Amino acid sequence: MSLPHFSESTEMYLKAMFELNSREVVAIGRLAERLNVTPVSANEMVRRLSEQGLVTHTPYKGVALTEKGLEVAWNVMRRQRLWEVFLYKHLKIEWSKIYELACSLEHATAPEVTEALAEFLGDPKTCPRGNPIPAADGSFTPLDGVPLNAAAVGETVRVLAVNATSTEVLRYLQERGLLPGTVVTIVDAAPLQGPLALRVDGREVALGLSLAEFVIVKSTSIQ
Amino acid sequence: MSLPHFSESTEMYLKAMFELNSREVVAIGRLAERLNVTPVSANEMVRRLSEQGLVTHTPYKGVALTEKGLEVAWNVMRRQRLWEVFLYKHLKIEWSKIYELACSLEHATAPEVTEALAEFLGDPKTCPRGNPIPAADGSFTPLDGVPLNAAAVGETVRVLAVNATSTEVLRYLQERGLLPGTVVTIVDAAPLQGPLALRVDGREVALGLSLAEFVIVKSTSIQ
DNA sequence: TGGGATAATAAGGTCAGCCATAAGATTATC
DNA sequence: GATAATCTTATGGCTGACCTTATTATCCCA
Repeated sequence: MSLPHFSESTEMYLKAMFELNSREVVAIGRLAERLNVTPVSANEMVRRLSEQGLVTHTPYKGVALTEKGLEVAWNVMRRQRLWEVFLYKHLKIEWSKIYELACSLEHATAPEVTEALAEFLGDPKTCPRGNPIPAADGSFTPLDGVPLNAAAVGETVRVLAVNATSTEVLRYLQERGLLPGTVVTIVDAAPLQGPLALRVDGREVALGLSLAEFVIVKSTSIQ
Repeated sequence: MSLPHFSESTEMYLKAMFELNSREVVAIGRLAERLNVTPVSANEMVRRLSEQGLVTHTPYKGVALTEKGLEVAWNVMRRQRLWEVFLYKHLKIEWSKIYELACSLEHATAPEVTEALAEFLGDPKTCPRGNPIPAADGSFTPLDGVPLNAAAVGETVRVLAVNATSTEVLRYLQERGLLPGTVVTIVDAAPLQGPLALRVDGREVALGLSLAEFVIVKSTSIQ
């Protein structure tokens, strides 16, 4: 362990890259979008990150995490998701807000606190949004699921995780019952990139494709 | 409530001012020392703070918190000390380290989290270093004690709180048993600002005056 | 093969929070 | 009342992380 200290900004870039495309190349434009900065700023920052050996940048192709960068990203995510568990389970904070609140805490958390927190929480394996929590030894098992918009019409699936980060989006999905564990049937998909028609807990729900992307699901064996 | 958001630096200055001299004028030199910045930098920052109405600065006299500044300082201390309780009681982190670790967390804590944390902890009234935790309504009862170096030779006192902030100093005091609740007898005071000779838990302890300043004590009624 | 979208680079600017150095102003002390 | 210590102000500089505007390079697709 004993990674050097990285700035909040550095941690956010690395985490965003991981969340966007764990091990593959990410277009700088996507990264900039995610982080709410201009592409020019993201470009500058990527240069700084690659000088530190945290990412590799192939011009006109995109940027990817190095081993070192991946380790930092995992570490940040571990902190973030452990805090999410604490905020949700122990502080009873509203589900849609925990990502944002945990995000602030993650950058202020020393390794010592991270590990003590993990122990206090009983070494949880997933966060309340359903995402796996990287282990202390760096091991990390990605989810075995697909975005809801990639599932077939007629299929009945179970929500594994919700990958959204903005409180607004999380609240919207929560209001429609799209929480980890929920069983969802894809009733119909409107043409021309129109919304999906879903049955969630016996309720009819329409969901835009870009929102459906955030919902990671797995086919249920039965039906 | 609903204070606007202040920078980490702003919060640190206000907290330092409170810790140095709650409601009275603080020399900018002392402030600079405490915050490990040059007096020139502290001067600049004080100008910024007074422009925001958080402090009043009387040139060549010192700087004092306004009502608004005091409110922010209380708020920061509330967050800090609540985290101290959590780190110590629930995460079992070493006593001497909690101040420093809680200090990072305090600036990343939303009001919502602060209040949920307070409830989770059962609304504690003091932090593990013995200092009172400001209440959510802004009320704050200062300690009724004096620094150990101000107590009389021969007196037997009880440690109310330890006001030190550096991990190093806290560890030093901890090793000598000077924790909140401990009963201490002042055996002797060496001349020429020499160390105090103390009896702590039946043990002879020598303590320099500048360290003794951090230890807030109250006379025990008996003896 | 030519465009349109996307990406990179360059130049210059902002802002917070620090730094150093140096020159005055004030206060406290002998 | 002189002097030392402290404080204030001025000037200029730095860094990280952002911004805008503008130009150039590359990719991909029709």
